[in-house]
Amino acid sequence: MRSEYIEAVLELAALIPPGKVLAYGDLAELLGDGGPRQVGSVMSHQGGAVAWWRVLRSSGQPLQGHDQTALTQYRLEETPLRGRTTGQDASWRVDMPRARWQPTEAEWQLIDAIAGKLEPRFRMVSEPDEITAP
DNA sequence: ATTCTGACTTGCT
DNA sequence: AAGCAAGCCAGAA
Repeated sequence: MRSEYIEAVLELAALIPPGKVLAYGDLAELLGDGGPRQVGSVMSHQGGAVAWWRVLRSSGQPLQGHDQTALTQYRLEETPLRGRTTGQDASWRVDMPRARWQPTEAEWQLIDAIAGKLEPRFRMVSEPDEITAP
């Protein structure tokens, strides 16, 4: 994984305001590079550097194994949730429609700046597509 | 080159 | 609500 990509993902994740979240796929889309799995990969290895609970599955389901920690954060940040967050039969998820971060005009510029650093990625202009053998 | 494995998504039962 | 198959993109073996 390119280090620039990792940095871009982390920088973008850092822009998500408290109480708001983005899906892995959202980040990939904003960056205009990579897919949900790439973002997920970065988060799994470098997620500790940012508010990882603000990046989750598009379904709003909390990260398996970290749901308690995440819930604590969501409560602190007053992130919109759905379902039961208490009791033994607790079953909840983030209310994506309401919690999804919708960048303002100004924030878009910051996002573009980050995404822009990714654009100048060079590609091999490989010519030898085929070597028609005799 | 080929196969396996993920902090993923979407669509269909 | 839950499970499943495909499609997806990269890295590792």
